[in-house]
Amino acid sequence: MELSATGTTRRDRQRAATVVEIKAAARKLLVEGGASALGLRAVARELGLSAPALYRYFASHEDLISAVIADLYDELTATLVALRDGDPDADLGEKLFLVAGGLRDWARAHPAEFGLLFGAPVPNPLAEGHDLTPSHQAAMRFGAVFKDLVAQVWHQQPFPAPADEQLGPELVEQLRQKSEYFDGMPAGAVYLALNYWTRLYGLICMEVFGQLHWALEDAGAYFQAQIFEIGEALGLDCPLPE
Amino acid sequence: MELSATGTTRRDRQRAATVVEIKAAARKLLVEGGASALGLRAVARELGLSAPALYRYFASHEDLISAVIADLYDELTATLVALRDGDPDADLGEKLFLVAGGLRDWARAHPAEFGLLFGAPVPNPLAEGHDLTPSHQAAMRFGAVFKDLVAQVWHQQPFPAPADEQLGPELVEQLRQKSEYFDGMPAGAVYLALNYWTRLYGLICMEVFGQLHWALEDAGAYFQAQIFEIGEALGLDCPLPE
DNA sequence: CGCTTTGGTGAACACCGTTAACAGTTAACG
DNA sequence: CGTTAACTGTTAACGGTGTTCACCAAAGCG
Repeated sequence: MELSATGTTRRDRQRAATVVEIKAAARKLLVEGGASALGLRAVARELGLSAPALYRYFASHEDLISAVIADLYDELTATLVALRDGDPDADLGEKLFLVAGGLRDWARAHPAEFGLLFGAPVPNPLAEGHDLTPSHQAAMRFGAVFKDLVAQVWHQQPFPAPADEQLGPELVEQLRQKSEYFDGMPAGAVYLALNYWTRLYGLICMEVFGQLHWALEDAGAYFQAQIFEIGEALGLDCPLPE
Repeated sequence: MELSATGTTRRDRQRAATVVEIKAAARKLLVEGGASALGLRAVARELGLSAPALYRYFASHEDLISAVIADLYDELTATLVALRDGDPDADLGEKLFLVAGGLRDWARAHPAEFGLLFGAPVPNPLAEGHDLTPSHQAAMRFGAVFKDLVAQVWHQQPFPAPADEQLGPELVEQLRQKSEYFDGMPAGAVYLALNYWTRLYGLICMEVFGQLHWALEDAGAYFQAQIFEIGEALGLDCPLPE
């Protein structure tokens, strides 16, 4: 088994190229026709292949979609990281606002992709090897962008967090288990970090899924106000709108 | 064309009964096998009919699902109304907590149904006759349960709402358009009502869709803390946990 | 009674995900 | 080098889906 300088044979490289071709075609169909257009046969048709040929690269239709999801997570993560590191003069608070707004912008620009990532229920989150799934790991890398930023904000200038007595022992117990993951933040601070994420998620989901149209035709101003409100809870100074 | 005492012919009554049967079968399949089990042929098989027979009652598979969604909204609304009116001694704040918790309980007990109602993007919310859709009207009746409660809380004891200057003119303009729907509440109060709903929605969606498992294995305590926090913003006195 | 409407059927179409059997190309190995 | 195995693609087929069509029996109604 002779290996080239890159450690891969020629076939391996061609195979990898085909894999990215397949995922690109799937991505194109997803953008153009929504999640329902992501058929296995449609993907094959897109690149002039027969449907069974795709089974040489993905074990099933679900596996293909899962791979696309992982790629989308990584792409979204890269977008947010670029936003976070784009302005070297921005302080942590500004970075947090940039990233939150960037997530909303991405979701609005790619509603089908966003729905694929966050809209559908996670299949079986308590299966055995679920943590090893590529899409799950990509999701964790994505979430870490927010987690890291909030943790940095905390370690730079601890924000006033609710006391353990206000949260109740049961909740404090669960939050404390995540203290290590949150770089040693106490329960109250982890609570606020979770609060940041759940509210951000809820806002964007409602807007992208059209669940807010009855109340607001343009949710942008409401989103800004909410993000500022959440930021204040993290001790960030938020400019008043206008 | 002779009409019976009820204003319907015998055929009409039998037809209506069949419609109910169809939706009941669809509901059963939904509960047992999730949203993907809601096949048109599967429903027909469930009641010993041929697939084309269903087209005498629903114009398409999508129409059938839409009818099921409307029924689910009504069922959920009835559950919440029963909770709201169940305890005659409960004040408005307690009713609000009961209804919020009832929504979470229903979502956890019927995850497939909840996903059908709130998980998938609303198809085309800006189509012409979309507001006349039965499922949309049922969704509005559902939302009105929360809207009415918050409005009653406001009119009984106005809670401290953010001033217009804090929200910005653009947002205030949009909120004021909904003032009439919210029984004359000012922009700041409508903002808090929206805040209540978006946070409640986000919390339950994340929990039911398994998007919170990485942080909390049992989101109950976190939900309670959040609901109390939101209730405080509405001037309700919330008992500390434990 | 005759006629129309209604509710059902089976056949068929086009699509889907998936598997099996097969053929051509390419890499690996004695 | 030749042989052999692995890889990559094909077509055919199975069972499934939503949907349409032509047809038929029964119910309702003048």
